Amino acid sequence: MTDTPRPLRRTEIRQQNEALILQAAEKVFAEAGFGGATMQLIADMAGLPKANLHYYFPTKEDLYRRVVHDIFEIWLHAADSMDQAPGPIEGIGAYIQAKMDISRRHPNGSKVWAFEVMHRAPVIQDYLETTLRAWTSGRVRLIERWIAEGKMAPVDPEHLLYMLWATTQHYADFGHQIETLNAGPLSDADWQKATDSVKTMILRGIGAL
Amino acid sequence: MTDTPRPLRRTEIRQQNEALILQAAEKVFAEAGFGGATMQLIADMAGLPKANLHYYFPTKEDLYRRVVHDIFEIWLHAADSMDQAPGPIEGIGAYIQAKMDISRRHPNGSKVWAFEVMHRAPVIQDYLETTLRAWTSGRVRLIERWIAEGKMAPVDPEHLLYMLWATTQHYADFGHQIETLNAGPLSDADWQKATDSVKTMILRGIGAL
DNA sequence: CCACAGCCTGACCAACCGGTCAAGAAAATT
DNA sequence: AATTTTCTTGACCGGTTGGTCAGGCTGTGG
Repeated sequence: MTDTPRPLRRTEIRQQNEALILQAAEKVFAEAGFGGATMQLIADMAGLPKANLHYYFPTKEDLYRRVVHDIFEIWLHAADSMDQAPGPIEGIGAYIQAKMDISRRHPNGSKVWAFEVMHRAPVIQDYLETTLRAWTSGRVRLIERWIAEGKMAPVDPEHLLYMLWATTQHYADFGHQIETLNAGPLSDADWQKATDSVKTMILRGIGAL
Repeated sequence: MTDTPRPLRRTEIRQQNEALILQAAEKVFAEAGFGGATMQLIADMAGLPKANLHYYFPTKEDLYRRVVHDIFEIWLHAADSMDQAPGPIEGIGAYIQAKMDISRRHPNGSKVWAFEVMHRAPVIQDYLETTLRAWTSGRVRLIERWIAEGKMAPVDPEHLLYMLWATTQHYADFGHQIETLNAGPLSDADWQKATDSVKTMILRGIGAL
């Protein structure tokens, strides 16, 4: 049952342990926040001595910063499908699909992001002011073009984006509440139904259907 | 400049100090979560010695539980306007209005609730399973009736409720992100515009307009 | 085979945590 | 005025925290 005990290469060791630590850290930070998380708990979950964590990530904040950064990258790439779409039905529909998939597959990442923003973003304020702001204004122009072309109703683009973020991330951040009301984890069919519901209501809400 | 130094009555002292502590605690819990918050920080913000906090609230968890409970009460009453409405335009419109007002006036409360749910609701699980579940199934029936009466499109009632919660609470929970993108706090006009946008998109999204 | 650089970790530390307590101050009751 | 009850607080406690470090271990290049 044990893994192959063949000696690992240097680069493999580093990659494997960093991945192990990051995975455990994401979960612990998501469930306890930065202040509530402890290096000891992360170490236990990763199956490593605490001192080994500090070898790869000198401080707790370094580890946290890395976790948030990784999430932000995934999160940004979700919009790629939106850009070359001919109109809102394809573009926003694909964006909702991508964001719902992320909520399902990376719920902890979404929670860490939420924790960080609620904490007034002490370590990602620069992301918000540079990358996210640039990303947002680009999508605002795209939506304004669709409106000008008569492909959707004249809604406020920024509030539409907030609604997209809020609705899709809610299924990750408030997953526990939803599962409680649902009396159990969401099945494949449940996720399909959730995604369809969100798509239908929003696309009709912006007059694209 | 000092307040009237007239002697306070016993009941006044208790009420005033509890209110002071709860207000400070709400803010600290909202910005740091349960684990990240410290009794010392809450005490400093309330302008009281730490030992005095433990006189009114024996443990940190007692204080936290009280904060969450107070929020939940406010939050539940927001739905009163929904019940006697003749249809979704008035009912859901009023609910959105009430929830947006709460997001503006009690942003910290909303954040504490979010923290708690993300933390897998260790102290409010009973609320979720009893009060919230009962509340939800009541509104689901109301929405189903409106659909049966042809007053709105046949959307899934539960996912509509999730969308209402997600969209309105987003303006509290992610307020910092929104303010950063907005390059400053939201004005009266900004809040009005936000509320109108949410109302319009959702009401059209459910086929009520 | 050797020497070096990267990896591992038990033991340790100062700082801080939630919570306690005894002794005093202030208000209410008699 | 005396007594009792409630409120206030500095000092303190055991336990936990993030972080350090010396010294052993191991893969790698010469």
